Amino acid sequence: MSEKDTPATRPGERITIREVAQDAGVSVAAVSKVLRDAYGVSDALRTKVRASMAKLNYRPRASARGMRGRTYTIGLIFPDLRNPFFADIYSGVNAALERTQYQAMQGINTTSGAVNTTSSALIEAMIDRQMDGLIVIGPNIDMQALINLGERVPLVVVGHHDRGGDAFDTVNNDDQLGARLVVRHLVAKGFRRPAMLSLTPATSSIIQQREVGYRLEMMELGCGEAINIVRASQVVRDVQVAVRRLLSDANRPDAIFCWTDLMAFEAISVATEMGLSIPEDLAIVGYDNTIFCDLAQNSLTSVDQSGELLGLQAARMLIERIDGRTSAEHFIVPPRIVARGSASATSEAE
Amino acid sequence: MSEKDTPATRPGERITIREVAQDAGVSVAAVSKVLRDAYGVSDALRTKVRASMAKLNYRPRASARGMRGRTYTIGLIFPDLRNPFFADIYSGVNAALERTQYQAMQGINTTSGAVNTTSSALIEAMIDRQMDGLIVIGPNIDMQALINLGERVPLVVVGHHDRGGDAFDTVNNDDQLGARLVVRHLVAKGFRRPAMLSLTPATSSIIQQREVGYRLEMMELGCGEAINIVRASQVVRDVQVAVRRLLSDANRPDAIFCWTDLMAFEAISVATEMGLSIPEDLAIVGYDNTIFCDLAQNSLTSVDQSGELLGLQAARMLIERIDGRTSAEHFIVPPRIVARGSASATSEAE
DNA sequence: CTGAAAGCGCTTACAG
DNA sequence: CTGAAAGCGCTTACAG
Repeated sequence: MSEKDTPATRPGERITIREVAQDAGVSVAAVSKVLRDAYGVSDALRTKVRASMAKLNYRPRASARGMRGRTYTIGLIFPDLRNPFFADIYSGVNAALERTQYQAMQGINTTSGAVNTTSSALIEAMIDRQMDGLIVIGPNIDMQALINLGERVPLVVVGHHDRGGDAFDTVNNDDQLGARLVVRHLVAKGFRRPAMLSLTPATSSIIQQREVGYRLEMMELGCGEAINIVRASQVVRDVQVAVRRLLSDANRPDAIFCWTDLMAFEAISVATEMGLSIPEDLAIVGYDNTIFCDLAQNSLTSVDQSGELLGLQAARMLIERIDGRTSAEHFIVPPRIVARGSASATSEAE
Repeated sequence: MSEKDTPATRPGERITIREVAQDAGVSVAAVSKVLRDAYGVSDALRTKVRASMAKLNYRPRASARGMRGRTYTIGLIFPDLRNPFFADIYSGVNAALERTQYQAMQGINTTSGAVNTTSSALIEAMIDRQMDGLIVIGPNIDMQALINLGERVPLVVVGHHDRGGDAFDTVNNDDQLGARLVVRHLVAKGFRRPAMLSLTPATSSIIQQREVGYRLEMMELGCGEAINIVRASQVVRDVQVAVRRLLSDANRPDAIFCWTDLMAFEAISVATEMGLSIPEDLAIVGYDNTIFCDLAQNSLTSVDQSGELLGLQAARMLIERIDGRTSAEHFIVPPRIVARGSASATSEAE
């Protein structure tokens, strides 16, 4: 114990900017400028400093940089960790940060998935840690909380269509179009009475948009009287109850368009337990096109919303904001349906 | 641009320790002591300071604290983000940190899942950010790299049986017992020729232990001549190839014990595509008891290794190390088999 | 283009 | 028990 009362800092083990400056024979300020790629440094000086940094294996400490400038760290906030779709977003973010000094650190917002007005403990913790910017992934986000947050820190929101003035950027897939594609696909395959299993706190417009797309396309294809939207939370039991109720109806749908793949897998499970065959008795379509869709036991037709592209774009836009952009931008990716066995009466064609 | 050249810091918006001291009528040092729960503060002073902190809504900045002391941030390093088992570990870590000032930040080690000697970019980034300690989740970790890492920063490793002297703690489930339980269960259900689908870079002893458990139990139950271990990486295609090869053998196994649930789901998929019925033609058992095991289309018998408990324990041990413990400790959780339909000839009993 | 000095918000010895 | 001062490793105006 005695010699290790302050083990969090192990002194003397780390090269500082002062030592680099000494080695290169320049001032500390000069090294700092090279570090930040700031203007006003001669090539000769830059080369000397770079050489010393490499030779001494110098790595700047983010804490110290954060005291006056940036920490070069951005916070990534997921609503949960079980949906493999988020892994796609993550890898997109990382791809965008590849050649920069920025590093993403992530956390999961466990507080019932909601960013409420008091703001979540995780978000506060990230601000305490001087994150240069935040990427928050929806849905289920309180609008006013987002605006407040965006006024405190550069912010990009993924999966949230509502705009917050200039407070934050948004990155989305076109949810209305995605829903339309699903209905179009199902009807083309002969399923004329698809129900929609939507998400329960229908606060975010990402949910509304998908529901609108479903309704409009149903009507345009002459299936208006079969419109049927039920909602559930992402909690397993809620999904099971909702699906069971849908399928117990005397007038049951011939297809279910589910909010996410995860909900669709539950739907497959419930339907299977009820003795229904997929897709003969019931077609099922998911959203996100996660890796599990490919499994033969799922063979789930799904909508690909390019999670990687969403993440890539979100990170790029966030860095622009950190660099000074104050007006909002909004990016939309077109969705694409990926057909598999769960919604095709004929084969399990890819 | 002009007025926002330094948007990463929005000055004046945040209460500092100086303002708290002023409000409470005490010194900055006194506030710092209250903040850190350090000894040598009178109750009266502590109460006053606490009141001012609450009134001003004071939150200390981690960067500043990290300059001399701790950042109260620990890094959590996952090998990938697609396995829902890691969500269990994460929630255990969070549970342990609940009432502390610590916050976990996580990252995914994308560099081929290996912590090599040059150490991964993610780990270096976390050290640059002054993480007080690291929890690294295996397998596929180079031993020497871990020892080096443990000498630089408090370290706990999850899913890695090899001990590194006093350089780091380990937290594991009893993998040998877990494998034994699987074999015992399968044989009891009438499957006498189970193969094992193990992980390919069999460097870590977590892998060896599970293989040893499989071998020993097979021999002890008189199935020694049916011992058959194949290995694959976690990459989907590798798993498919390995399973297909196993099942194409004239003398094919009547059961497959898979390294993880994810690999087991792939095995179910391949077997299904080959026209085999589960469990009639082939039993399948996974490891981790992830939520997807419950789905009717998987109904996967699996080994529960209490991810939440592993995470809880890892976080507790890490904080002990941060607080000064220098000797290694090792924690082992007993595994437990959860029977479902994929390995029971009779029913899909839970 | 280059550097000396001040300062970011805390913690840490060290006096009192 | 309490506080004044130094210092952590950077960045930021400001001179030169």
